[in-house]
Amino acid sequence: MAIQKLIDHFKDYLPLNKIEIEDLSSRCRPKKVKRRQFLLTQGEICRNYNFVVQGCFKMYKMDEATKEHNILFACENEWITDIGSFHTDKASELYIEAVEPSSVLQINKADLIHLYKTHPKFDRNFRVIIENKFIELQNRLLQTISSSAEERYLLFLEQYPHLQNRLPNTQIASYLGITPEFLSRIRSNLSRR
Amino acid sequence: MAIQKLIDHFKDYLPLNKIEIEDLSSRCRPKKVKRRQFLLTQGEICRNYNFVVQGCFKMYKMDEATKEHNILFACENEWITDIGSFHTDKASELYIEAVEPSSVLQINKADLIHLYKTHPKFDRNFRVIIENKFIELQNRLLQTISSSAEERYLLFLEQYPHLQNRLPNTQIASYLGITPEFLSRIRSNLSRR
DNA sequence: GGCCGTCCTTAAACTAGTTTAAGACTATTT
DNA sequence: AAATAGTCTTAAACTAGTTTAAGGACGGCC
Repeated sequence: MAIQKLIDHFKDYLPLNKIEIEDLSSRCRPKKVKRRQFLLTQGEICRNYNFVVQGCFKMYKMDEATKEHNILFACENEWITDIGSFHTDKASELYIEAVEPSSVLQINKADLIHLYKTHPKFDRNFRVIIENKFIELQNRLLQTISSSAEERYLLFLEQYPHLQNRLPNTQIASYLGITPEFLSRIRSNLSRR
Repeated sequence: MAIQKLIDHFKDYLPLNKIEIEDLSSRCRPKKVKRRQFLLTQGEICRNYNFVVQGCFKMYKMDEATKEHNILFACENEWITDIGSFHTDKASELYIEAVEPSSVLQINKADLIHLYKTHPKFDRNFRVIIENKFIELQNRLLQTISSSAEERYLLFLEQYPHLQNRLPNTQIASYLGITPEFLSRIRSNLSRR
């Protein structure tokens, strides 16, 4: 069952007791998502926290309706949502799109707030989850600011070895903030040495 | 008193009751920080959350011991800390340095954990504080990835009008991820139009 | 008052990364 | 099985941003 993956996920934090599990289960809605289908599009308000049970998603911003700028990828056992839009109820600038056939568990704001209020453990667990997301994002910003494209590519390979073969180079280039053509040059330079 | 600023700060979240205020007060250590003095240097473990009572700090990474890359600035009523290092107990890659004579309230990990355990409200409040920091950081990453240096400079002016006159251009350039010389060119191009 | 360090600007030479274009190769759809 | 759409690579022309260098301006300190 999908929900079991989520319950196991919380074992990495403060594990849930029976009451919490029941309450959580009743508030999570499973959803199948086809390749190229969206969980969020620009202009919408992000209504859900999405826990990836299977598959892989990208979250990105569109530039003048031409270029995608990937902010992050999320695979199995990761959360993906536009935290900004979710918490402020403002229209999102972002897209969340499945890059593989996927399935997620969705929880909306009212239900999440109910969980926070009823079981303080969720406050704690989501605080830690967001802390970890924050750390990830800060590292990404540091790399973006202070490394060359080639260095960033090598760091990407180190940090996400499982994504290297799962994603087309166009998507990796978009994550690195360069063109696919330049990524191609980097790759050929590296293999030549 | 410095602590009053922090108590007022929490009024933007779930306001604290008397017991919480007392417990918090007894665990916050006030500290004066001179211009150019550090709250954190690369290689250290970040032991404190710092609440800025007065002044202004920059958090940055050093590149080959030459270039500073500013990640963020924090002024009055903001928190500044290397969340990654603080929570993982790993050596930080970052520096936190006062750009003006400043004063902060410091709270260490043991005390923060005590507050989390004793008063669930702190779990909630710090979750929301970190969510907001996360949103800020994500916006910064989006801008860095998808905008030109000139666009980023204009956005910086919009978002931090109070910092424009408080910081030398070298620091702003470092935040934008460009050289001071190029910032100078951008400024002269803008004023020419 | 004079000196030193930091800061700001301008400009010329350079480099990292983009754009455009074209050909080959690989999946997906019909 | 053919058609179509997406992907990867290479290369030449280009542009955004860096480097190096030099001169002038401001503020703090002895």
